Amino acid sequence: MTSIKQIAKEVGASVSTVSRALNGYHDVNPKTREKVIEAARNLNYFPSSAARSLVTKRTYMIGLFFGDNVNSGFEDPFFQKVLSAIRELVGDAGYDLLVFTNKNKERATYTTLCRERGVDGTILILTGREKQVNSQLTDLQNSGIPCVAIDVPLEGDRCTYVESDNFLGMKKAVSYLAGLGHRQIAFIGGDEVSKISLDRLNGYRSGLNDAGISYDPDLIEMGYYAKEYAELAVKNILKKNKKVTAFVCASDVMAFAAIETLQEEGCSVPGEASVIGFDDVNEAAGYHIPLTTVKQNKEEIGRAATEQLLKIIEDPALSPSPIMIPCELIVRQSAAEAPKKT
Amino acid sequence: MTSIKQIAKEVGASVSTVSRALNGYHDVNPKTREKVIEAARNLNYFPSSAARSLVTKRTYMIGLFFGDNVNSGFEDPFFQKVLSAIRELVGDAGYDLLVFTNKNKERATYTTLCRERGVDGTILILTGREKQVNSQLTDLQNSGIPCVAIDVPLEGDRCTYVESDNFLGMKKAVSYLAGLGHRQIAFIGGDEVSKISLDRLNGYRSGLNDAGISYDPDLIEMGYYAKEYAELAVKNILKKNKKVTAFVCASDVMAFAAIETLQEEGCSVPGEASVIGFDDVNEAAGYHIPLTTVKQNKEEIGRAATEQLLKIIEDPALSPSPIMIPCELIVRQSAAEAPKKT
DNA sequence: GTTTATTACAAAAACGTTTTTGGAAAACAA
DNA sequence: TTGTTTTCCAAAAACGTTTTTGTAATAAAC
Repeated sequence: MTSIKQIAKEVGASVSTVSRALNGYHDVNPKTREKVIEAARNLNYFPSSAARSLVTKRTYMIGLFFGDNVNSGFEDPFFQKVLSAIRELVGDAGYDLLVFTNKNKERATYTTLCRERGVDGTILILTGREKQVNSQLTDLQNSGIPCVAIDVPLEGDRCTYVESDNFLGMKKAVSYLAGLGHRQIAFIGGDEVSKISLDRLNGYRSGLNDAGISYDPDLIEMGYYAKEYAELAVKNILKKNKKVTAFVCASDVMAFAAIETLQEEGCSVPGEASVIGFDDVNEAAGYHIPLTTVKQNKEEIGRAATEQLLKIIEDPALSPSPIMIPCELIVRQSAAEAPKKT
Repeated sequence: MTSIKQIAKEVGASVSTVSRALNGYHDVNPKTREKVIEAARNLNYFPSSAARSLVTKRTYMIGLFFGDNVNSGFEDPFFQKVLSAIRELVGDAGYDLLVFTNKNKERATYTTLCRERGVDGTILILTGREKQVNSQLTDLQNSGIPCVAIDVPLEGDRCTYVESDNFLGMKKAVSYLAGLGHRQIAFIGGDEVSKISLDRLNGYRSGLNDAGISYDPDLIEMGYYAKEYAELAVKNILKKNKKVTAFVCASDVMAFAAIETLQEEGCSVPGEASVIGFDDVNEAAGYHIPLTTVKQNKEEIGRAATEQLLKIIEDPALSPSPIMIPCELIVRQSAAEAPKKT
C-alpha cells in the first residue's frame, strides 16, 4: 500500500498538504495540487478506508443482516429482488455493502456488530420469526444507528421499516374470489406471530367481511411459509370442510404446495378449487398453472428501504416513519369461478 | 463507542495492559484480567475493527465482486446457491462479506478497491463475458491479493479459480442423447469467448465424436445465456435443418426458451424433439416438462472456492491450482428416444 | 545475601488518515 | 513605508488499536 507519506516525500510537501490537495481543499496552490495528483496516480495511491474512517467516523459501508431462517438470505426468492434493488441504489450513492456473516462472536448483537465495523447504517432483512432477537432489536432501536428493517416493525430515533401493504393485498385476493362466487374460502397463513402474517390474516377477514361472508376458524391453517407445512394445512382443511372451493395463501411457495396437494387429492385447479398466492415470485408466471397471486413490489421495497436509510444517515435530525408499499393482484389462471353447487 | 482507554481508566490500568488482557496474552495477572473483562462487559466494549486492522493489516473481511452483467449478482439463479455456500463457510471461519457496489470511484480497479478496503481476500463472480476487464484481471493476478474466481480462468501467485467440469458435463448430455438414438443434435451455446462456453462446446463435439456423429456447423448457434437470443437460435437452426431431433443447451434458461419455441413451432417435446439444459436451476424440476439437464454442483463450487481462498490467506507460500467440480446428468422428461424415421 | 529469573505492568511508537492551529510569504491597502 | 489581508503550507494532535521495549517488584537459585 502506498501511503500519503510517500506521496509527500515524492513531491516534497507535507502530509497535511497532500491530504488537503487530494480532498480538494481550496487553500492549496494549483501547481502543487497537480503535482500531488500526478504522484498519487503514478504511485497507484488509494486511501486506506480504515485509517480514514478512524478519524472521520464514516466508512461508507452499509451493513446487512439476514434472519437466521434457512430461506432467508441470498436464496430466498422474495428477498433476492429486494436485495438487487438495495445493491443498486447503495452503489449509486457511493457505498459498499457489508454482509454480516461472522459466526465466531459470542456476545455480539446487531448493535455491537455495527459499531465494531463502523457501518454508516444498516438494513435488516428478517422474517419476523427469528427467535430471541427482540432484546437485540430494542437495543438497536435505541442505539442511534441508522437502520431500516424490512417486514419487521422497527421504530426509533433513527430506525424505521418498510413493508408491503399486506392487509390490503390479501383483502384484494379475497374480494376477487368472492367476486367469482366463492363463499368457502380457506386461508393458509404464514405464522401466528409476525406482523406481516397477522396483517395478511386481518386482510383476509376484512375481505370476507366486506363480502358478507362469516369467518370460520375451521378454514384457517398455518403453513409457516414452507412447502411441507402448507401441504399439511391443506389436508387438514379438506378433512374439516369438504365444501371449500378456494384457498388463499400467504406465499407463493405455499400456493404451489396447495395446488399440488389438491391435485393429488383428485381436486382440479382451478376447476374445482381456486388457489391464490402471495409474493409473485419468478416461478409464478411459468408455473404449469400460471399462478394468480398478490404481487409484492420487491424492487420498490428495496428502493424505499435504501432511500430511507440514506436519508436517515444524511440527516441526523430526521425522524423517519414507516413506509408501506402497495400490492397488486396479478390475475392468471389458478383462480376461476366457483363451481356450481350440485 | 467505548474505547480501550475508558476501560483502562475504569480499572486503573494502562491501555496496553487492557489490550493484552483482552487478547489473552500470558503476561497479565489473572485478577487484573478478570477486572478488565468485567469492565469491558459492563461498558459494552467491542474493538473498533478499523483501528485494529490499521495495525494488524487484517480486516477479516472477504471481498466479493460481481460481474457487470445484468443477471449476475443476487438474482442469477446459478450464483445464488454458490453465494449461499460462500456465505456459510466464510461466516464459519470468522469473516464478514464485503460486497463491492460503490460506483463512484473513477479509476478504481479490483486491486485498488481491495487494497482500499483492506479485504483479506476476494472472490470474483464473473461470467467471462465482461468487457475491458482483462487488464484489471492480470493486475489482480500480480497483486498478491488472495483471490479466487468462479468460472473464469485466473491463475497467479495467490490466485486461482473454480469451475464445473463443463467439458465432461456437456459430453455426458450428448452421449445420453446419442444413446437414445439421436443423430441430429443441435447445440445452443453460450458465447464465443468465455472459457466455460468453449469448454461446453468442446464437450459437445467430443460427445458427437465418441458416438461417431460428424460435426455439423449448421447445428451450432449461440444463445448468449438469454431467453430472447436462445429463441432466435432455435428458429435459425430449424430453418437450416428440418431433421434435427435434439437440442442441447448451455443453460437451463436457454433450454426453457428452446422448449417454448419448439412448442410454438408445433414441435412436441420430448416426442418430436428432445431438449437438455445445463445448470439444474430450481425451476428445472418443476417445469411443466421436467427438464433433463446437466447439474452443476453449485454448493460445492461455493464451498471449494471459499475453502481454497481461506487456505491461500492462511498460507502465503501456498501456490494454488485450479479446482474442477464434476457435473451430473439429471434425467427427467424433456429428453426421450429419437422419433422413428418416417 | 547476593545474583538471576520470572511476573506483571507501563510508556511509547506505529498504523494512515483528517483536522486544527499557527505562521511565513506574498499581495494589497493606506 | 507600514499595516493588513490573502495565499499557501507545515506541525502536531487525534482516531483506537497492537506491539515492542523497558523496568519495577517479586520469586527462585546459589
